[in-house]
Amino acid sequence: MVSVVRAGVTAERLVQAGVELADEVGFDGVTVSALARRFDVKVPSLYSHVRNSRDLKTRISLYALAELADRGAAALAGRAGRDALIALGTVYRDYAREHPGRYAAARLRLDPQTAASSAGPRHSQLMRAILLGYRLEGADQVHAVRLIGSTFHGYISLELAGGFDHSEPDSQESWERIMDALDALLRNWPALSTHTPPPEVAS
Amino acid sequence: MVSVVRAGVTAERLVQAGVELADEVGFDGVTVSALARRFDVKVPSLYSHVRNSRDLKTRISLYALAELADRGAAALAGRAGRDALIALGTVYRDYAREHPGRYAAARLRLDPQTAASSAGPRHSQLMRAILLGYRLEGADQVHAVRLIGSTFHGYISLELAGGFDHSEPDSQESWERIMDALDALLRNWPALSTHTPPPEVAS
DNA sequence: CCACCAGCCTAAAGCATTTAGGCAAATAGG
DNA sequence: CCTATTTGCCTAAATGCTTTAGGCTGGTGG
Repeated sequence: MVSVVRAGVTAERLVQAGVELADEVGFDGVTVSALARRFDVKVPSLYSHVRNSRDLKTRISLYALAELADRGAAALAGRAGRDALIALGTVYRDYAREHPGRYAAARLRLDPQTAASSAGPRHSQLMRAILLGYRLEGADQVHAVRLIGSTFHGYISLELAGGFDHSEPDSQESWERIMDALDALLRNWPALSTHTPPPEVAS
Repeated sequence: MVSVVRAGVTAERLVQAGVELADEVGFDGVTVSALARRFDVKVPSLYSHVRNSRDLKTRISLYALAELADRGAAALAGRAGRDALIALGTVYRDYAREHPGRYAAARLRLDPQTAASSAGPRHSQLMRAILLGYRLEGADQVHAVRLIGSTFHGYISLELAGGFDHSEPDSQESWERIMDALDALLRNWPALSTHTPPPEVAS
């Protein structure tokens, strides 16, 4: 007999459902109550599987971080330089557009403990691998990782917020030009600021 | 005689208090209830001054956007090229570090109507002014605005989230190098890509 | 067979939002 | 100056999410 009296909630299924819910209603809409409704179970029942709301969101975040790192690693296989840069950027961007809730989840601020054991470090690793292809190492590599991370995240964040919606040219074109620009920049990474003299005011 | 029976709440004072509260407890912590406590008034009383919670946050966002645009405009006065770029970026970054709640407020997604009449367009205007100094116009200018906006916002967002906290070199150094890099890039903005189309990223 | 435990439940408290309706102080008009 | 209206704040109450405490039950191991 199929048990009707047990709903079969587990932490894993909560996370899975939470991930899907996030993409439907936004990461902020992922609530213990909403998940209880989805499992047709009373709210307090979930507290035996998950410590609290924060814990739930953390798990969803870890899931998204890992999934995204997997996709990034897959996209980077066999690529280097410009191809690799564009591939990774496109993975992030496509993930954010396909799964906005998961992308938002991946950006949840984790406590240092959790962050260290998350897939976060794998993301940095992917970027560093790309930069080796540009012969960037040491401090320059760190700066470049931060630039790329900032630009990827910033662009995706603004695009997702609709910042580029009602203006020409369309966002796809800007994205491609920005990838070009980053590639050009990395191929010719400026040395320590020699403090170029202020540009002459041309007549 | 000082009236003891009227607390003297107005929409303006609510916004002002909300702005300060945002910097203290984060923009998400700005709640009608918290403001009522701050004014020592019952919660429903605020609903005669503000339509609802969303309305309150929108007003705070508009305040922050305008304040930030004012600072940007002031910083740009008399500057061009690299100096202007760094000045504007630093205004954003300093504002975010001084007033994290206001910065978060400024990033609230407004409906198109409100956005159009906000100080948002002034921000784009500032960036376009800088790019004229780099001889960037037309579509290239739009792409560059988006790049700069993305990089500024992305860097500040990651820095604020503590993403650069526990690693060398420190964030200030990266910021300076990234400003250098952006300046170099704008001085030598790449023409339309003649590269072979980017390889398809795994389906 | 039975005792335990895992999985779900009800009850209840805390806090935020929001609407409805009331009273009294401030103010404007005659 | 006095009244009538408006304004500012109030109580009451519904809704929704979080979280803790404690109880019932059915499947499982001894």
